[in-house]
Amino acid sequence: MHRMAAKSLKARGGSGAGKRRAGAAGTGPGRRPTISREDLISAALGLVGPHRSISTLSLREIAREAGIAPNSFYRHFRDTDELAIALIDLAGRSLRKIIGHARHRASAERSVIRTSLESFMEQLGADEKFLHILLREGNTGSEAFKRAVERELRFFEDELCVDLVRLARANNSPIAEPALAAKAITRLVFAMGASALDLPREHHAAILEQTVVMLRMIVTGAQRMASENIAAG
Amino acid sequence: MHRMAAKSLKARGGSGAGKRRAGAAGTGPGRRPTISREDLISAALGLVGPHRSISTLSLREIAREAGIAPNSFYRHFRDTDELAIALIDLAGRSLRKIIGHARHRASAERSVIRTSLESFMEQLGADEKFLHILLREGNTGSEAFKRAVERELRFFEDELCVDLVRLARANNSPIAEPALAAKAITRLVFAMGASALDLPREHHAAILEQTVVMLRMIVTGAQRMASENIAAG
DNA sequence: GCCATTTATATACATATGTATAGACATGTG
DNA sequence: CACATGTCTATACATATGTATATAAATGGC
Repeated sequence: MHRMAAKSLKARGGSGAGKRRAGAAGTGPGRRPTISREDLISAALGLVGPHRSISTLSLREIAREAGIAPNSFYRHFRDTDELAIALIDLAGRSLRKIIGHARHRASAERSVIRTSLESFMEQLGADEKFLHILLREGNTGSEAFKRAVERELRFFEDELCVDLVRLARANNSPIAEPALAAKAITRLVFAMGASALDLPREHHAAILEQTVVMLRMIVTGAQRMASENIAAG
Repeated sequence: MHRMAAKSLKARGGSGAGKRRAGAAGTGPGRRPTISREDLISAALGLVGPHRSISTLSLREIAREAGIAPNSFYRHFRDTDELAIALIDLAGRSLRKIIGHARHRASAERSVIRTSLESFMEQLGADEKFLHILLREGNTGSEAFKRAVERELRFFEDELCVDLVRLARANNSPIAEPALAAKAITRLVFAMGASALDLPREHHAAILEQTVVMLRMIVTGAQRMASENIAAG
């Protein structure tokens, strides 16, 4: 992906790419595909790690890892950036599902937040590649890639904002600026998660507790600010 | 820097590198260096940007940018990772100086934090490359590189913690867990700064205000939690 | 000027990259 | 079976990379 960012800024129109996509599998004459987009994404996932950012993967090494000739790559993705963006989408979807389950399991006052955070940390410790990439690769890469990451963060902020508003109402304890509080929480959790990635597993529980305290500060502060606003208004 | 991370993990001992360093300039026979470490760092700075992470720069393109033959690079740095680490050190030092000045200029209650944040945002808007790199490149790269970035973050946390404790005492308004509050603030400011990088300059004032509100939540919450602890204790 | 030293360059090597073109292979349909 | 189609591979090309070796160039001391 060298110079890939500069390339991806030259818009070429997506029409040709759509037509050449390997999408007619199973519905007519022609060889069946032996490899899918998902196989290529898995190959890329097998290559990224703490010291290999997705933006440093070359098309040829992904193809090699997937067991295909380099030129076959183009039948599935326009370039490696497109694969990276597809991967971020998948990662966000996966994490959203996990956090969604955690939200359903929560029942007590602050437990939505705590159980979400616990699920998050579990995934972190489970060596869940999707989550690792989301946490690590948010700030570099092509414009489109960064937008994809930002979009995932926004999903979490929006969901958390809804939760905060609902909790405030349920407890008759309003909070100031729920959208900002949600944004602060989300960004902080992602930052703490990214730091935790480089620490041994034994430290994860401590990071979780630290993060819980931080989140409590934000929520408590937002509640206090709301009651000050009411008193002042 | 392809595979540079894997290379940097194979410790080779720094002794040889120290001996071969271009350090005897001006004190004996021998050609004078025509280029310095700082020139190479400046060349690298000229190449990084929103879509070119430092970890993607090759030795040859840095040398080209600096106007030297590739092999001369080795007289100044062992490899590109060593340059990257030196750059992070420089960036941290530069930012620490700027924030230090802001701290000296502050006089009122919360103004240490606000003026520091304003200085931070000014630097952001001034296209200060050092700051951009610190914000963007914290989570990928070699172990040594990530440690260098983490070290810079720690410096800011420690300074802010001192400020928070001092403010709490001056106002007779204790705060709970000042170290955690400082960590939350630092991580959040860096995350918000990184997001701001990809937005037009007109949005920076809005991001600053959002960040101020978030920081107020944390401080207010920490104060509330401290008074609750006192009440419970 | 000669010499030792230090720095920089040129050249070479092996290997890696993305992409284009031509051909091979696998599949379903008539 | 022949054919059209869709997918994959092999080969080629131009260019890029990091690093090794030999040589050139610049400098100060004698």
